[in-house]
Amino acid sequence: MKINRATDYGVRLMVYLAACEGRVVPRAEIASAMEIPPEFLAKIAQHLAKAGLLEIRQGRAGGYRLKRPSQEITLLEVVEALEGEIALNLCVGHPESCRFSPTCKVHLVWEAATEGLRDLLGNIYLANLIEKKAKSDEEVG
Amino acid sequence: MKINRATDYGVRLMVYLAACEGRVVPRAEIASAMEIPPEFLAKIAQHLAKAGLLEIRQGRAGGYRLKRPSQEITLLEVVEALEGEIALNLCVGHPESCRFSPTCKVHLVWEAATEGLRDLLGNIYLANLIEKKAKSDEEVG
DNA sequence: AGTAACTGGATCTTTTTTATCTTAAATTTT
DNA sequence: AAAATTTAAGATAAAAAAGATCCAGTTACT
Ligand code: SF4
Ligand code: SF4
Repeated sequence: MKINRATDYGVRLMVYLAACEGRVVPRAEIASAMEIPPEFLAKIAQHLAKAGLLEIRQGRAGGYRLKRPSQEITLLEVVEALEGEIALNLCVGHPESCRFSPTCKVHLVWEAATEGLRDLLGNIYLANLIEKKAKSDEEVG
Repeated sequence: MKINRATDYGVRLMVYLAACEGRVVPRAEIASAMEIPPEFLAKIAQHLAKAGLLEIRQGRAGGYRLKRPSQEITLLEVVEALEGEIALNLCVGHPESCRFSPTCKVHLVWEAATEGLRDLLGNIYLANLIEKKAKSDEEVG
């Protein structure tokens, strides 16, 4: 009933990149700042890259960067890239996995709950999740 | 991000009992009707009994029975009896587990999502989940 | 007493999660 | 071109959780 550690790490990564505004950020920096085991972070980034959410630059000044603007990437996309499509029970999205599903009222509840959750996450964008720095920086200037 | 098999089994058990209207139902009957491994069902029932959701009758005509009316037991209670309090991420309910939680906006999202889910499940009662039989299909013909 | 039914703890297997290691490839700098 | 730096990709491994089963013991009906 919980997301994986990898998923949380992935979200941290994406939010961090969103805050970096298109800069190519080396893995070691992210790993250290977000407290993610570096090798594990590599795996997670690879998944997210395959899902088209971030871009990997290899070589000497390599690192990671968002592939799309942070205003256009939802939390749902990030989570589902790492967990697969969200489903709160086996039978959600796979009614054939349980022979009771055609008449099971609980099935409908799990489907509704899943949809509710996906809706919520689908309406939150990385841009909404960046920790704004102290106002003095931008507004008072 | 999914409930356990044990939790689904537990819900099946509770809904089945709700449909049995206070009768003491032997484990074997439930196991067979709901397709649950009997020994595993025993363990699940023991948990639910400790949580005060059902009553176990030992001895010769033993079995299980709801402890409270099905109109008063929510799905949330059943699920949380088996999974512990629902939390979609580690940091939900345990902000101290992550040093970012005080400023992390994602944290707030997971808390909101968790609350939404608990709300939904908390408003569904076992009585709502019983498959109503057609008028006289108990006796075929 | 005899039998049917569940308990409670231990055990066991499988799967999933989390993490790391290793060899290779890519890119920049020299 | 060579060297230095950084990630790729697949294999591996350790740890934890899930799923299931076993068995000696207890309870209650007849
Ligand atoms: S909720 Fe109903 S349909 Fe889904 S797995 Fe459980 S019993 Fe089957
Ligand atoms: S959501 Fe934020 S607070 Fe919660 S674990 Fe992830 S980083 Fe930490």
